[in-house]
Amino acid sequence: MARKQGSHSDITGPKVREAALRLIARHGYAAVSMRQLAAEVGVQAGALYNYTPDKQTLLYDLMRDHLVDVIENFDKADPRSDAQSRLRAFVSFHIRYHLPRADAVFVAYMELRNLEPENFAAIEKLRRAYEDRLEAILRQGEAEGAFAMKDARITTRAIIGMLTGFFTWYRQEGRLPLEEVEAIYWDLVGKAVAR
Amino acid sequence: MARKQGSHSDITGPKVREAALRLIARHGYAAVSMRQLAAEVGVQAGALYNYTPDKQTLLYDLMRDHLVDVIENFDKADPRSDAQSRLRAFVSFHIRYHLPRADAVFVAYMELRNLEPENFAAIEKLRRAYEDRLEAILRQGEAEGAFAMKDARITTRAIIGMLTGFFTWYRQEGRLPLEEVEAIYWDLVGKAVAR
DNA sequence: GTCTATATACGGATAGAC
DNA sequence: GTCTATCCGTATATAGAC
Repeated sequence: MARKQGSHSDITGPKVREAALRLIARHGYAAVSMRQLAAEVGVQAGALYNYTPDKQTLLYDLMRDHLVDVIENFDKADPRSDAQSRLRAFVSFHIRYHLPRADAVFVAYMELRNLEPENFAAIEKLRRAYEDRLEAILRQGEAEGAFAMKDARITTRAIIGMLTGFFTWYRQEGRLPLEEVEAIYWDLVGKAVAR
Repeated sequence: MARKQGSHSDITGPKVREAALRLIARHGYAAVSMRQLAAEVGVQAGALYNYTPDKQTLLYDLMRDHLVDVIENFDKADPRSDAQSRLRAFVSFHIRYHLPRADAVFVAYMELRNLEPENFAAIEKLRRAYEDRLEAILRQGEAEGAFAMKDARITTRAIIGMLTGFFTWYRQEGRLPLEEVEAIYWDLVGKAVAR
């Protein structure tokens, strides 16, 4: 039976995070009120402060946890072999990991402006760490003679922009199966850096 | 001598638009107050309502005018010849036109969520019109046998994402001269769609 | 852990004087 | 066209009861 009051820490905690991601992705951090979030979760606004000291920290935690997970899971997926295989794995991982996490991707990407300076610096460091993994693959490919490009850093950004743009611009897309999206992007990326 | 009161329609109008683009690009539409905008312009909040009926219309007008200008200027720059030349011209135009207009690009790209439904539909139509120009070039290239790709629509989005990502993510970049940025992106795009 | 109630500040927008 | 003053709604965050 549904209780109207009482302790629900283990249930409410995840619900707060899920609802926050969904609402912020849809409306933007500044446009979502704590009251609105509370209503979505099914509690009163005051109860949210059992789960975060303030709204800013909630945003920061969502973004940080997402990026930490991305990096951690990429490192597990990285074959650490030749550059061609690693780049293929990067593209595959990026698409497969992000596609079911569109809200988190969107928030981590669009809400940088709303982070306070210290939080911004920390998030940028994480984002940079992920980008650096791609850049290292591209440079390995150059050294191996497998890839050729004018500027590895800009190419890194271009590839990430290309891959991520799909999820941020066209979140409603469902017409293509995952395998096809992956094949299309791998075709583009592989050719773009080919010798 | 600076007047503290009086008519400044021709001066204040552009200042409102410039300040709004700058502030919204930096902090986000929802986070910028009319009072803050007025302070940036150097007037009181009430005076802004001589230039826009409300905040939402101001955002819509900024986005619409930007996109209309983009399309109009691209159509002037389009050589309307072979697909290879047209794609080259598209990349060049896109970079050269957007680079000095980073605030407008950023706003038109990031603030879609904050448009009311009718305004959103109108802006999406304009964005789509620009994308369709690139897609037409890609399809022409396929027909001419100059390009090969798995899916022209997704490739269109990927290219625009790649190109635009540069301005949205890394607005502080100044290390590379325009010609070099253009060359790097043309290299990537040209190779990605090559046969 | 959640509730109700509230302190305190700021938001968009308008009225009327100059 | 801009100003000052203000209406009225909503914001974040906290206090204290249960």
